[in-house]
Amino acid sequence: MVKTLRESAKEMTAAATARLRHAGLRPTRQRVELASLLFKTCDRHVTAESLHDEVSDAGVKVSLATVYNTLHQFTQAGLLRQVIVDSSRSYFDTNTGDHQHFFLESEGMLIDIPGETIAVAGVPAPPPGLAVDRVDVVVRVRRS
Amino acid sequence: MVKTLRESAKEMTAAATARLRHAGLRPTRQRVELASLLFKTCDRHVTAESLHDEVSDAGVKVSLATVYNTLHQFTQAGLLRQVIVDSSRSYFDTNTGDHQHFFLESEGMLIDIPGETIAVAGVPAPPPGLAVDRVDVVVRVRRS
DNA sequence: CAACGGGATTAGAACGATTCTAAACTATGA
DNA sequence: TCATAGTTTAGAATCGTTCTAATCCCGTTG
Ligand SMILES: [Mn+2]
Ligand SMILES: [Mn+2]
Ligand SMILES: [Zn+2]
Ligand SMILES: [Zn+2]
Repeated sequence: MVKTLRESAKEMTAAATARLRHAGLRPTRQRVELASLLFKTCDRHVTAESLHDEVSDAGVKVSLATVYNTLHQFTQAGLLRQVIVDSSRSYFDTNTGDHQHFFLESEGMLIDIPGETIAVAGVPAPPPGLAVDRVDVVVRVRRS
Repeated sequence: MVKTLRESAKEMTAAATARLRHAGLRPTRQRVELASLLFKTCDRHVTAESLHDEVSDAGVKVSLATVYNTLHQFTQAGLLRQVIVDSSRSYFDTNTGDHQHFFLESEGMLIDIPGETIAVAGVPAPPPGLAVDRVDVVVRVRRS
C-alpha cells in the first residue's frame, strides 16, 4: 500500500475540501490550496506574506488579497488563531488550542510552548464592566 | 506656600530638563514639552498619535515626526518602554518597571497590573542558542 | 556676545502591511 | 444549463511609521 505523490495530493485535497465544507466555506481552488499547505503539517505560524510566497513557490497562482481574505476567514471559522507579538505584522497560528510562544523578533520566528507548560497565577479581576477574554504569554528571546 | 500655575509649570520644565540632561538628551523645547506631559502623572500609556494630539491640544507646535523620534529616544534612554499588544500600533509606557497589562482592544486602552500580582511559572528553557529577554503577559479583556 | 558646529526639527515623500473597490470569475443548486 | 450569490483579483487607497534633506537651534568657543 505505497501511495504515489499524486495519490497523496488527492487525499490532501479531499481532506482540505472536507475541512472547508465543515467550516461553512466554499472549497474554492485557492482555499483548498492554502488549507492544504497550512494543515499538511502541524503547528505552523505564518504571515500573509510568508504564506503567499509559499503558495507562489509551489507554482500556484493566488493573489495576496486572497491570502489576506482567506487567513481572516479561516480565523473566523476557528481554523486559525491570530498571534500578536509584533506591532507591524500579523501572525496566524494553525494551533488553535491553548498554548504560548517563544518569539524571536530578529527572525520573526514563533515557537510553540505547550498549553500545560506555563502556569499563570494571580491574574486579578478586571475593572468593572470588563471580562477576561484570554491571557497571552509571550516569551521574547534573542540569539545568545 | 501656594504655587501659581506659572510657578508649577516652571518647576515641571525644570524637572523635565534635568531628567533629559541626566539621560544624555539635549533639552530642546519639544523634548521638554513632551517629557512634561509624559511624566506629569504616573503610569501613562500613549501612542505617537495620542501624544501628538495631546501636545497639539495644549497649543504646542511639535511635528509628528518629532513625536516618533522622541518616543524612540526616550525608550532607548530607558525613560519609556514599548508595549506590544496590537499588530498595527505601537504603545509606549511611562512605567518602565516590571508589570503587566490588561488590554481593551476595542478602545486601545491599557491598564497596569502591578509587577508582583501575576506569577508566571514553568517557562521552559528556550531552544539552544536563544536566551530569554523578557516574559510578557497580556490579559485581553472586552466589555461585558 | 557673535560665530560656529553638530545635533534636532520638520514638511513632505516614501514605505510596508493591510484593506478596499469594483469588475471578472466560479461553485452550487435548481 | 442557468441563475445567483459568493469569490477572486488588480490596482488603488489607507494607515502607521520611517526616511530625506533642508532648516533650525543648543551649547561651546573665541
Ligand atoms: Mn510575495
Ligand atoms: Mn494628530
Ligand atoms: Zn502557536
Ligand atoms: Zn504599563
